[in-house]
Amino acid sequence: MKNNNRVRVRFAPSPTGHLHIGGARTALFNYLFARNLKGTFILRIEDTDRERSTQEYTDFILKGMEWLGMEWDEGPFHQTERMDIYREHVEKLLKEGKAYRCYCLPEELETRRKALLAAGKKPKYDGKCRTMDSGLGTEDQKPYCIRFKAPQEGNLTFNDICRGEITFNREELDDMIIARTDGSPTYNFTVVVDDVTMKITHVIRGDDHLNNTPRQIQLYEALNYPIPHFAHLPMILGPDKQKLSKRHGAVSVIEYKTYGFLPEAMLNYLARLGWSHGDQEIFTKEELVQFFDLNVVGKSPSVFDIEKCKWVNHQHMMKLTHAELFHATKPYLEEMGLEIDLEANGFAVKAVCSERERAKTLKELAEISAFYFREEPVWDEKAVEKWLNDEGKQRLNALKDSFANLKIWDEASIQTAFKEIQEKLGIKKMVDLAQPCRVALTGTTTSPGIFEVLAILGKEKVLKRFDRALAF
RNA sequence: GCUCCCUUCGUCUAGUGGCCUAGGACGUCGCCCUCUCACGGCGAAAACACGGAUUCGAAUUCCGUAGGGAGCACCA
Repeated sequence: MKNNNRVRVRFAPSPTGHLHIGGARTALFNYLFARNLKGTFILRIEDTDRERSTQEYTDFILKGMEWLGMEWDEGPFHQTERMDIYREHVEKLLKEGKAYRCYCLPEELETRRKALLAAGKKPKYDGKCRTMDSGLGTEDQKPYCIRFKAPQEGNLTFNDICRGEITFNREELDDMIIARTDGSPTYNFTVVVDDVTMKITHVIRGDDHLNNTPRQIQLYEALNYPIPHFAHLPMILGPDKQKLSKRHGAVSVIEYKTYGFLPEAMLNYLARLGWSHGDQEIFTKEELVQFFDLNVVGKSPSVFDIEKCKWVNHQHMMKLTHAELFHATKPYLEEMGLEIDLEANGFAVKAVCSERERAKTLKELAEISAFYFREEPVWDEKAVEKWLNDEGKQRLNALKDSFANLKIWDEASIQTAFKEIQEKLGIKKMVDLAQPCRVALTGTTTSPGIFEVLAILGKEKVLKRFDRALAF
């Protein structure tokens, strides 16, 4: 009974594509809203379009949801398994004279639509069969679909949580088809029936559905069901302010996993698109749940900015413990063909984490810390040319001799030995000794602090790499 | 074409009639730190789409204009 006034929301994707950025954000706002108010979050797969819906896409969507950690409380329900419920409701409307059979052929409809459009009018159904249908009892052999008899009088106003009051003239709404010739129900009808039977209290969805809302409200009215609250979320656009699509790069949310984004970071970034909480930029999932408020959601569309998304990701990476960060990065190292020996974990954790300020994604982190794990570094030609010349090698040799005799191998001792050599060779700027060493160890001119790299790598590997570099 | 919606720095946003010489963040640029690259610190450039009206006072209210988006399917 306590649950009676608890909110119930749903995310209802159609499995005709991957879970994309926009869909994920819609799901997230539903999820946050439900968790914030201790309500119920339902997952519903809208697969009435059998032509385009596939099991594969359903699986992708489920995987995306799981990766982002948006666990649902009920479902996933499939509309294809609920056909009887829709049929019952169509019958009910038919019986009550609120729907009728339409014998117009698709081709006729199309030509009439075009004529209307050409005349500068809104291409709505002209209502030809509205009064023709004899109702029940006509055993007509001609194929027909079923249309909803949309009331044409007066205005229809609803209060959108994000947009405020929105008014439509009922005249604008035509008699939409609720069941196709083959008897299958159409979208606007199934959503209403589903939302009603699943006792959805708040319909939170993309604002591409804003125009569908009045027609759906008319259905609620005809069915004599309570009307839920609506919240229409602004869209997410590409950098060119056009709808996000493949040419903007990754659209499917799961792709961001392969790029090395943390799910919490994605959640964080997505939540900040159209929503804010003061000046705070970085949120844990718990904070998002705690602070989320639908009333704060903006009205205008937002552009997906991959640079900021990366920055948010970096912030979340920095919040992880060293062990957590290592385990998150390990799969990306393995993807590069690098076997990380568990025995060497102490070394590996330090190695990976030594680069954490330098990487915005786990993948980047794997790439720049890979040199620790390779037998031989990948040589950067320019770096080798510049720093492993005769002079550089001479310095390297001196370092090598000194390091070979070092008893204690830690950052402090290494640094002392290093400074001694620098002084002995009369090298004024440390960079002139550090860079040959760095290139010899990493193959490149950029890395964590040289003493840190030296210490992490260990004496044996260091000397081996020096030899290799000296052989150039 | 018709209907509905939207409009603050390049981008995400704060702002609900005086606290706004419009705040924060990403990005950009400069300086500092410095063994490289980062991180970090400091600083800079950068916006109320336009025009009216209401008001002592408007980013904030109202009306137009312009621009953008969505819908108008036997797709969802």
